[in-house]
Parts: sequence; structure tokens; C-alpha cells
Amino acid sequence: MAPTSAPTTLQLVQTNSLPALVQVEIEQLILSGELAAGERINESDLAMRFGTSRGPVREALRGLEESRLVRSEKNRGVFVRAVSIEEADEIYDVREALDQLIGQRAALRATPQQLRELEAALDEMDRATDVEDVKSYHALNLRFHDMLVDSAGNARLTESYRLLTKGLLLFRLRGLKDGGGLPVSNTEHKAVVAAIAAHDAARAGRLLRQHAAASRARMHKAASAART
Amino acid sequence: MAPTSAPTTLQLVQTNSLPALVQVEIEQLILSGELAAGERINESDLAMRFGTSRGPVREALRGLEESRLVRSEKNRGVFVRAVSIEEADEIYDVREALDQLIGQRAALRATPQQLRELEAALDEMDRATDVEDVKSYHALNLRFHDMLVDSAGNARLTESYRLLTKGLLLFRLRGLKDGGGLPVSNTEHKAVVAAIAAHDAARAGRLLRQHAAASRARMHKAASAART
DNA sequence: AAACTATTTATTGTCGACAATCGGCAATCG
DNA sequence: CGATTGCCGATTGTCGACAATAAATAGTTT
Repeated sequence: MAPTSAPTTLQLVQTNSLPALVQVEIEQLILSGELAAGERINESDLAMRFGTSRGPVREALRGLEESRLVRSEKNRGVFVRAVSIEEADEIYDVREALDQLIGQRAALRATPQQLRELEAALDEMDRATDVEDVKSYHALNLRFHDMLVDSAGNARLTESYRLLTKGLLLFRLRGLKDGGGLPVSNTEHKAVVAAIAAHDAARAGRLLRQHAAASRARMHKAASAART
Repeated sequence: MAPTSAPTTLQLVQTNSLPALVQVEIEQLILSGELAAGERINESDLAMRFGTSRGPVREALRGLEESRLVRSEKNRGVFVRAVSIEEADEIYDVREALDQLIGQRAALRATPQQLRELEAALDEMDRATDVEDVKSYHALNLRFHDMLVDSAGNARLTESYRLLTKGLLLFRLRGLKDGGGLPVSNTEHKAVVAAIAAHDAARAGRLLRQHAAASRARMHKAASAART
């Protein structure tokens, strides 16, 4: 039997263990904001919600703790991590370095197929920009950067980058307006993809690092705007 | 009552949860090689060994899985990860980028105290080199790089770096001889520390990146020597 | 004897129960 | 009246037991 390209729920349950499933489920809850930053997580509630006992939930939380999405206090429970802007800055320090590496490697190793997908993503983001659909743009933006790091062809780099940027998602502005930075952001994306298509490693690396820096600046701008 | 500088066992048990303690214990077992790469881990055995039930052990293993020291197969168990030289190369790709960042930041932010400790570590490594104590040198070398990343003053960077380099420890050559690379390695260390002391960010970053690259080359050399 | 099948055994996966601990509230005492 | 102390409900921490699965073994058939 040929495996379906999109893995079925059945397959997921058969290959992944229950704690792993629960872990991604809780992760969704956190990243979607349903479990707010700083909030305390009740093990029993989650176990009920997923129809399991507390064991798998506890294992999942231990995994999430290791990936820094939650923090745990003995006998008090686990809390959704709250990422301050100072921490977000720290993350961006690292991210800029990794983004440069991603750009360099992608320019050398991206396949034509991957390049096509990147360009398709650019178009989609353009469309989202046209109708000022900030939410869609954010989702597409995440996917775009995921595709980028994948096209660098280094599994460890992908892991490190994903782990790092997950932390950034925890720093969410109340009402992420972004102040019209969307068209600028996608213009930067296009320059990066162009450099990758030209196999210009140095330029792609430099541009992607600059894009990260600009993204950080936009975060600061939005943060100070939200504070007033 | 003033807290003791070195945390007592009591304090450790009171603040850290049992799974966390078990996790570092198992981590030691893995990194020391007592649990060999590729080997399957028996939950009950470990639980007996630590005098706990399997619950805390399972939680600890989830944490280790997230930090990529073990991998888990459903209904088959968890295995100590075996890192191939290709994976080690991937890790070094990322490590070089992070090391450059570490050098840059350390040059800007290292305190005089940290600088003194770094220089003390250099001396210790010199002594280990003189008597060709490879094992001590390795331990000191790990500590030195830990101190370096700490002196960069970025907690996220520290986390990312530690996680990454833990993976490298899993790539262990049978009988790590290193072929007399120790004096060279410490010479590179000294140049890095000198650049940091001079607050020359660009140079410190460049040198630390080069040191990582040289370290990778030494790994390759040792690997090909071991293969013959 | 080789190969396939049934059975046994060891190990993991999950659960419910009990013990330990914490935060809050009320009673007590200075 | 304020602070301390002792309960009380809620939640986490840990455990032992049972179910489910996979590997190892024995048994049967050709």
C-alpha cells in the first residue's frame, strides 16, 4: 500500500506516541494564545480535554519545558513562558547570525523545486499584503522562513532555528498591527530570494541577516507604539 | 540564614523536581559513554538504579529526547542517539556561526572577572598540554567554551550553543587521540582571549569562528586516522 | 532441515490511586 | 489591630498495577 502524502490521523497515532501528540497539541494551544503567556497550566484539565490520564500530559510538558515554551516550578506547576522584549532581543541576536548562515547555504543548495516554492510564497504574501490581511501574512511569513531554512539543507540548523523562533512567537504584541511594515518586509523577502536564485551566497546571507535586523526593528517600533 | 554558595543536596532536591534530577543523571550516563551511542535504554533498569518508579524516568527521557540526546521509537523504546560525522559536520556549520557571534559579544561584554577566569583556564589547559593529559584537556576545553559563551551575556545564545555542542559530544571517536592538536588548539584559545581583552569584537569573532573551523578539521583528521 | 506459525516473555504505554506540598482563610495570640 | 499559626481545598509528585505491543522462543509442518 502506498503511503498517502498527507499522513492520516491513524498513521500519526501509530507512529507517534501519545505524549508526542499531546505535546504538539499543547504547543498549538500556546502558540495560538489560547493558553496565555504567564498562565499556569492545569494538568488535570488538559488530561480531561485530551481524554488521557495525567501521565502523557506530564511527559508532554517536560518536552515543552526543554524547548523553553513553558517553565516549571516544583510543586507549583508549569507556566507558559512569557518572553519579554529584552529576551526577544536576545533571540534576535542569535537569529541574525543563523539567518545569515541560512541565506548563504540556501544560495548554494536550494533546489529548483524549492526555489519555485519560495517564489510562490512571495506571490501569496503579496496578495495578503494587498488586502492588508495581517494574520494571513504572518502565517505565510512563518512558512516562508521555514521553507528558507529547509532549503539550506542542514537538519541541525533547521532544528536550532525552529526552536529559537518558537520563542519569538511567545512575544506577542497586544493586537499585532505592525504599522504597515508588510510591503517592506516582502520586498526584503524578494531580494533574498533573488540572491538565492542567483546563487550569490554572500549577498543572500547579508540580505537575510538584514531582513532579520529590520524585522527586529519593526518589533521595537510596534512595541513602543503599543506602549503609548 | 545565609544560603551556602555551593547548593546543598537538600536544596537541589527541594528546588529541582525528581525528573529533572534524573534527567541530568541520565545525561551524565550518556555523555560519559556509560550508555553507549545507539544503545537501547531500559526504563525499569534506570528506575531501579535511581530508586524511583518509571514515571520520573519517562519524563526525564522526554526531556532528553527534546534535547536530541536520545530518540524514541513507539513501543520499542528510546535509544541513545548516534551522531555520524555527517551530522557532526552539520553541527559545526551552525557552531561556527554561533562562535563568531560569541566572540563578538564577549569582546564587548565580558567582565574583568570573566576575563581573569578565561585566562586562568588557559593556564590550566597549558598544564594539561604539557603532561599530554588529553582527558583533562577535553574537560577543561568544554569548560572554557562554556565560560566563553557565558561571557557573551546572552542567555538564549548560551542555551542554543549548549544544546548544539552536546550533540557533538555524542560523536566520539574510539580512543580520542587528537594527534597532537592540543598545543595548537590552546594557541588559538589564547588569541581569542587576547582579542576579547582588547575589546576587538571583529577580531574575536573571526578568531573564534576560525577556531571552530580548525576544531572541525581536527575532528576530520582524527576520524580518517581512526578509520585506517 | 528450513520455514512458517503459535506461544511465551520482556518491555513499553497508560491509567487510577495515594501521598506530599502549596496557597488561602480563619482562628488565636501578643 | 497586626502578625503568626494551624487547618483545608486544590494541585502536583510519585507509585504500583494492568494492558498493549514487539522480540524471542519453541513447536509444527512440509
